[in-house]
Amino acid sequence: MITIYDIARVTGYSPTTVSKVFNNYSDVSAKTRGKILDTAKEMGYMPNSHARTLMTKKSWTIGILFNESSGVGIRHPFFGGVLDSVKKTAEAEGYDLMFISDNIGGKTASYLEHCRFRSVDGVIVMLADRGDEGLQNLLKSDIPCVLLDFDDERPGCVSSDSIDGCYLALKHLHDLGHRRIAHISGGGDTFVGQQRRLGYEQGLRRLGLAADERLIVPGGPFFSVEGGRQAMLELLDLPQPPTAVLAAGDNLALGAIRALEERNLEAPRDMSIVGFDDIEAASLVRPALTTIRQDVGHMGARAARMLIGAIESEDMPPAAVLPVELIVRESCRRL
Amino acid sequence: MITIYDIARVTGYSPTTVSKVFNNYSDVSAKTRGKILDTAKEMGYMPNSHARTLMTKKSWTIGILFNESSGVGIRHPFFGGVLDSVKKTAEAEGYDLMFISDNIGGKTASYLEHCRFRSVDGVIVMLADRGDEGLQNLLKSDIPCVLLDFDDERPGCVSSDSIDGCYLALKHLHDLGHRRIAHISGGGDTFVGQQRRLGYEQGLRRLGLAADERLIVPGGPFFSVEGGRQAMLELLDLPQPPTAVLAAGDNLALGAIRALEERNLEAPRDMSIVGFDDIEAASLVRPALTTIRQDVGHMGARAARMLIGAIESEDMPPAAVLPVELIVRESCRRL
DNA sequence: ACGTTAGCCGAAACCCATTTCGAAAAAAAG
DNA sequence: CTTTTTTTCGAAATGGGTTTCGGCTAACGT
Repeated sequence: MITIYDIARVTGYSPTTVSKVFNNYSDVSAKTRGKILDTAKEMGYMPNSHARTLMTKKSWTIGILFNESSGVGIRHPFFGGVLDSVKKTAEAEGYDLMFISDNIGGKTASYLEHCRFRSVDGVIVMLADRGDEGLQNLLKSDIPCVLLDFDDERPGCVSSDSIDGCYLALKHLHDLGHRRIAHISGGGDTFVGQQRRLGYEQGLRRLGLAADERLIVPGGPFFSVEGGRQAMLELLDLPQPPTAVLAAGDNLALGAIRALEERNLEAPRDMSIVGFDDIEAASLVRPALTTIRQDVGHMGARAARMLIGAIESEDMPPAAVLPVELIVRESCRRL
Repeated sequence: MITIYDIARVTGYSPTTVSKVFNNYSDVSAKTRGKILDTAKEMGYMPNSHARTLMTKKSWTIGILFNESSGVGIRHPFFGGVLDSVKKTAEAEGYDLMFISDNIGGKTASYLEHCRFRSVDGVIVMLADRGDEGLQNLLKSDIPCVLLDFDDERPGCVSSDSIDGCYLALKHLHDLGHRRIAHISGGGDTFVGQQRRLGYEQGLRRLGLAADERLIVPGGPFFSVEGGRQAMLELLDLPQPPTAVLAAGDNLALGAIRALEERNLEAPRDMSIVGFDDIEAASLVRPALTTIRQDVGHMGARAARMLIGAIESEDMPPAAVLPVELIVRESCRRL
């Protein structure tokens, strides 16, 4: 490996001067600069990030944290999209991404310890288990953290506008003549689960529709197809079933459609369904799912920019709630 | 930040001794060990990975490389699954994951330079563009690299058994009475695209079926739904269309089904379809897709273990070709 | 001709750990 | 009670950079 000492030796200057060249110090003459730069390129010099970090306390590394306890993890298509845009945005600003886990060298460690060990400049929490003590300790630390779908007021949180999304969905159904609209809710302990349920309730009120407790059925903690199936079955067994369903996630909606098929019913003929997320499968399925699209690309980019802002200004920007969009496809019909 | 010097000061021992404790040197008495360990825990000591790496030349970091030029990237569900298992396996062995990009500090750099800059111990190339010169230079370097779906003979390559997968699919169709089976092929410059086409051709021969050049239609470079749709349309326009299609990817298969719908045809009634990959949507779609499942979890774990083996033994294990599995669902019928 | 000033450059300290090797102390051998 | 061996410890060098601060030279002003 070529070091600044090698370049110093070859050019006849001191390591100090070589270092200064790469750090754009002004007290180096143009001639010296040129000679050092030339030989550096010639010798294939590449700085050593570890040595640099050791000195500057800045690693140019952003930690990516998945609180895996929920068991969902990176697999969910939502995260692939977010991660992709986080990566692109961060890289453009000179930061690299590293996964933060709960162990170091194969031995259990806290997230905070891991962050300190690797001296990451900040962390993006993509999937947060609100009850996790390790996560809470990290948030209490001085390490800047941006969280996805964790809160809509706490500084450093980025979320999609679930409230508005639910309203858009309900409005759409209402416009189609539906008045009895059920909700298959997501995991009650997740922020989006809570938020979408809240959005459903507020949306009903705003549209002047009566609320009916029995029309809210939990679809299990994991936003899974199977959970949606079960919930739809319950709804169909109601004395007075709904004519439409707003599911808290596309997988739940897909499960609901599955349940309909089992009962020899069909969407949208017998039941209108709206999902949430717009995962890839939503447009592939028949009937194609009408759903609320989260802009994952925007979300990742925003999270990355927020974090970098916090890292470089020592001040965490306020929470961002991103707009969502109604994607009308085939799973709803006019009554 | 607490350093070994702080602990040395407090305990009265030298930094050397403190370091030795954490590195399990035998020349430290049990008493000393205990005292140092205690105060370390008390003070919340956490080693600094950068200082350590600087000295030992080992970063305990594995680079993850997506050759994004193809435009697919992390978004594809396949990678989410692989990445997940790579992460779990690597972490269990004490390695962390960092993404390798083609820039450093916001300025363009080669993959190799990035790897040296961060001194990663090895790299897993998840999506390789065979023509990329930067990638080739990385492979020529002394940094251990494991590649997914890149080759099936080169040491350090992990791939699913496309040949066998195609045979399984063809055999299934053959068993159902199909004799005229088409192939919608994937990007010709990708390894899996080539391999699956080869598997199709060999499979036909093995089953004693006649090959017909016109039955092989390229589905475009990106394994996309739209590409599959176009290809199916072409097949339908053939004077003598096939009765079944083996698509080189599930998305292609899904696109093919879409094309059938447009012509008021239906799978499996009018055309049997087999996909490849078993992405999430495959089981969600109607008709649910009969497909060849790649074990992404196994693939990631294998890749990680192979790389770590190479890192720690200086010797790259031979290529691994992983078995695949036929998943029979609803998209094929008996003729 | 002399004091100022600005422009360039480098010595040395520092960041935090690892590792070698020698020395001191303690234990074992004689 | 020496001598030898074993334990236990630490000084110092090392890794590759950054940053402060002081020194030297050349140009400038008068």
